Amino acid sequence: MKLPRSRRITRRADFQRVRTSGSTYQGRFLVLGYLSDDSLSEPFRLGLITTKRLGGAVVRNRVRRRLRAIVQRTAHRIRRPYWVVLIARGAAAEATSEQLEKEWKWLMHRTSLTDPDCRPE
RNA sequence: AGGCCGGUCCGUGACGAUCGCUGGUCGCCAUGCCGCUCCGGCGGUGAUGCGCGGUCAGAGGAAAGUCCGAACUCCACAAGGCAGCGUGCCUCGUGAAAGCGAGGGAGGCGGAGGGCGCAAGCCACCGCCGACGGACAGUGUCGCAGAAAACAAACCGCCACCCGCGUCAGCGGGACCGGCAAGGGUGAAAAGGCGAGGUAAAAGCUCACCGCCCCGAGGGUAACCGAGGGGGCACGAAAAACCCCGCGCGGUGCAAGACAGAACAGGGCAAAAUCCGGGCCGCCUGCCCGGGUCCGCUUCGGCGGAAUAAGCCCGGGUAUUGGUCGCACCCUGCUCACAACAGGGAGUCCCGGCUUCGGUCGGGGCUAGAAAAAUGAUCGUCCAACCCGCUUCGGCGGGGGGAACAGAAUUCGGCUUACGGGACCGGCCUUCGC
Repeated sequence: MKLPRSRRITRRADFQRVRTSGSTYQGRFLVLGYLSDDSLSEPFRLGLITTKRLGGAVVRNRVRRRLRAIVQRTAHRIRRPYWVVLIARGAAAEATSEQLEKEWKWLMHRTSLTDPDCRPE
């Protein structure tokens, strides 16, 4: 699934709305914030947050690129229009792509972003 | 051969597959606009795009720190000064400037223990170091140790003094008043050194030599050197504490700056009492201009003025922390077209040649442009570091897994700092062979 800029969250106000009105779920490497919105024309919109706590620009770029690629591969499972914000925690800087993908699938399952019968492997 | 140090250069290895991101460009599609129309559409335009497809480009030597210098931007601007900041031996080269390079001067540290000398010290040699104007313009500072650390200073001492003993030399005790900076000890540093005279003991108190200070023939483009003469010596360190002196500097930084669109709601205090038209701004809730109105003057064309407020307070709205530009080389050929590719030009950097030092010629490299911030993710193969085994010491086989510092943010030139590995050059050390 493609992830052009238009499918990402870029406006400050959108981030704030997900934070104040949406729900969050914490994992080891990631924090998932999500907000259902049936008025969305897209299946979902994604925002990635990589704070300076992760490390320098190189580390943050790497984490962000990995997460984007993971979401690209798996996002077709999202069943309803959602605003999705992924915040990378400090441990994510050291995590492998495999670990991140596993956690992302687990988070999608726990928060019912995906269909209930689509279980993480 | 190995190790260490210094310098220069290269710098997330190469190839492929699948899936993606940002931008340019081309084609198609959709929307918009314009024209025609037999009202079905057709043609043009190429403005718009979460659209589809092709094609091309897409992180570094430091992109970093944001420390200098410039381009560019807006603001300010008679001239000078103050404050502030920067800078600091001399000459030459290079450069727009910062800076960089070469040579020289003075100074400091170390080595060897060479020459002269009784010694102090001086001379010569080799290697290294650097923010290198001024410490008699002024204010302040100098830990610990030590008696005393900058208008020097009596702890142990020395001498003199008083008492006793002794023929004398001297010895013991007292006193803590006087003289002394020679010796000891402390310290990074104890207020010139050394020898002699001198003295109660001493002291540049006096003298020679050395050092230091002043003047200085002469030499050198200059920093500076310095024959010779004079002075009994005054002047500790640090200017990277402040400071003083010379020289330089207007401020602002791409969130600069320019433009467009969109949106809303006013109220209060105070004050005053009219509308219309047009334009402008980025912040708006306004402003400006013109007309009409009123007043005065008039040479009857006009001219001048006044008011419709200014101001303050409380709110509200808009601009996506961001739209477009700034801002991301140009032209020609090939091609349906865009590219790749080829040729030419521009800018810039590097290398080399020539030079009348102004330049010029040849070759090579580079020309990314995001905005919650693209330049990637996954997999495979091969090849390095490293590990294991074998070895005829040349290598061979197996394992192994991309590793340091680090991510463009207007651009360019420097500086500084960080860094795994490789290549080359130079120096030193060790071992082996000849």
